[in-house]
Amino acid sequence: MAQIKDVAHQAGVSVASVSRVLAGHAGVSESIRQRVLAAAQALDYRPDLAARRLRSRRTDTIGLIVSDVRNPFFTEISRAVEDVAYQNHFRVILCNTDENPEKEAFYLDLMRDENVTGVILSPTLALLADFRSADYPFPVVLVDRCDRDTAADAVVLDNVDAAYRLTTHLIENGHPRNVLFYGAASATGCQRREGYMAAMAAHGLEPQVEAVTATVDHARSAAHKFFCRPPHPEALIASNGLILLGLLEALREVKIKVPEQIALTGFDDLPWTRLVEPGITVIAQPTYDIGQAAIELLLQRIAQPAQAVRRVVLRGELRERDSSKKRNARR
Amino acid sequence: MAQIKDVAHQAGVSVASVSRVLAGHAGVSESIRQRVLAAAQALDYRPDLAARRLRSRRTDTIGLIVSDVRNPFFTEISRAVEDVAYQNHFRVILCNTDENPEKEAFYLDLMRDENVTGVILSPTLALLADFRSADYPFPVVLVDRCDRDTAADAVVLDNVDAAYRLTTHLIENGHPRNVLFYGAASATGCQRREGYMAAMAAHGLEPQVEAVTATVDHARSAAHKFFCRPPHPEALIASNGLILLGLLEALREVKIKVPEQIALTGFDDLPWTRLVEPGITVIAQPTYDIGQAAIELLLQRIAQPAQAVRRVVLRGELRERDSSKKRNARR
DNA sequence: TTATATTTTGTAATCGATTACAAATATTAC
DNA sequence: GTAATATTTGTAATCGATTACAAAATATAA
Repeated sequence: MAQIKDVAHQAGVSVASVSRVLAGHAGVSESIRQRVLAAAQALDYRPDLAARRLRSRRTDTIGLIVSDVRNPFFTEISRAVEDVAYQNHFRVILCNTDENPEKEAFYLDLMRDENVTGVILSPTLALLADFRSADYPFPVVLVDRCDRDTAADAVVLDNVDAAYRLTTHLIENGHPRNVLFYGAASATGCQRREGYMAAMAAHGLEPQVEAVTATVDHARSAAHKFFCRPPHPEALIASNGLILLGLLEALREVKIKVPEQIALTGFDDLPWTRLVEPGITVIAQPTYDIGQAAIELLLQRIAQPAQAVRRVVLRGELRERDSSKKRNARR
Repeated sequence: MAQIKDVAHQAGVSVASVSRVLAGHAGVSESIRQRVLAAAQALDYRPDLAARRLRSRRTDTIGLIVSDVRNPFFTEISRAVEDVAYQNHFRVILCNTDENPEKEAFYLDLMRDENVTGVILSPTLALLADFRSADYPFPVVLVDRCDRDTAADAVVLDNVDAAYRLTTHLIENGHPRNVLFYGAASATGCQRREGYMAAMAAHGLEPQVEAVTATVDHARSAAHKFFCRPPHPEALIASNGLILLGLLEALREVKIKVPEQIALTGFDDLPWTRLVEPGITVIAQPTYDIGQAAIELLLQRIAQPAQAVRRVVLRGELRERDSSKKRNARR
């Protein structure tokens, strides 16, 4: 494996010149430039990244910490982050916390050890509580989850607004008695709950919420239990795609028909929501855009460490399908 | 940030002793051991990974190169790889090739630059052609794709067998005139084609195959065109989950009813395949297991660089659903 | 007790780049 | 043509660990 001194020797210059040429620094003559480039090419020289990182104290690596990359929302985020990262010559280290604050802390420590250039984080509720990016030795951009007063860069959906619109849609379509199943362990779930409450209040309706763990299995069993004690509501709202799937499975188990007996809606426009019969009305999140905005914000922050804290808020899109079809007021 | 000499000073020992204690090497007295541990704790010492990697020439990093992490098959693989990797104190660098040999080559070069300890790779057809792990400066384990004579560790599904069984299932359920839509750009697709051909031949039937690019959109438009020129076959087989989804969408567009007018089957037991009406008959792949087996094989290879090349072959499971319901022979 | 083998500990070289600083060279001003 | 300045180049220090080797301490054998 050729190293810098071999290139220097081959080109008949000093190692400093080689380094300068390869780093693209100014102030090096064209003749040396050419000789170095030729030599590097000839020897198939590749700089040793460990050595470079030790001396330069930069790793050009960014950490991506999410709850589970298998959640389609985060799958898409990951892809967006990697696309933009690699375009900018950064590596990505991917970590799954499973909403476990200990794993989260472990990975944040790991990020420090790796001396990453920055981190994109979807924090647990516990960590978000008094999160300040200033507490970390690297820039952090929050993604998907963020409180109103969090002192950190963030890219999020306007959850309150989206839940408000989804709930209003149900009410206006003749489903005033509806129930929200929300993931209580994430800030996102709580904000969607907030929007739901606001919409219900605005229409003078009694809200009803069920806190669940945001997994398909838990949502299904919780909903199953829920349906064992009538009366049944007129509509359901799921605060994310996993819960939505769990609800649908539970409805099938107890043979409650959508939309005849109950309307079903939720967040995340996953492929299956438009394939099932009836199609499910959802709030579509611009997931790739969210990931892209997050990494771009992080790169900006890296370039401008002192710039003011920024928040990017994206709007969800209501996709009306048959699962929330209009219905005449009952009774 | 405390460094090793600070710990050494605090503990009143040499840096060598600190390094030895922290690396867990034998031949260090219990008294020094304790003092070092206490000092490291007190100073919250974390070794600098760049320095360690430069000197030790080990990175404890593994590369995962797949076509697209958004393909649910690879999503699950990624998660399995990361789980096992982190349990063994390895980092994971994730790369998406989009089936593009140039991106693939770029990332393999990157892996060399990063001096990774090993790589898990789902190769493009082009790369697989004469792939030999001996050509790379790091151990490589292939995943999902591998030819019969490839000289490399690999973890794959028994594709020929699975396609054979799926095809036979269709034939035995009264669907002799069936068509395979397969991803021609991957070894997996080609092997599934092979199993399909074998099953058709075994029953003296005329095979019919359509090569497509393995994306939802392309499969949909290819199928759409296909259905514009009758006669229509009795059944369809998709060589993976993306193509399967594309076929279903096309069938809906041209309003061909499943299973009344046509049977639909394929690979990959994705959530939606059992949610749609009718449920889709599929070959379920043990995806998490495949990923887990791959990383475990890689770790073995790292520990035993000279061991014989191994291949792990897993069996797919046929999940019969209503989309391939039994039908009396026509005519 | 002394000589030898063994274990423990410390000193200093090393990994392979980047970069501060000094030296050499070229340019400009007078 | 000389002095002052700007530019280019090279030498050597540096990043922070690991580890080869030497030295010191301890254990074992005679």
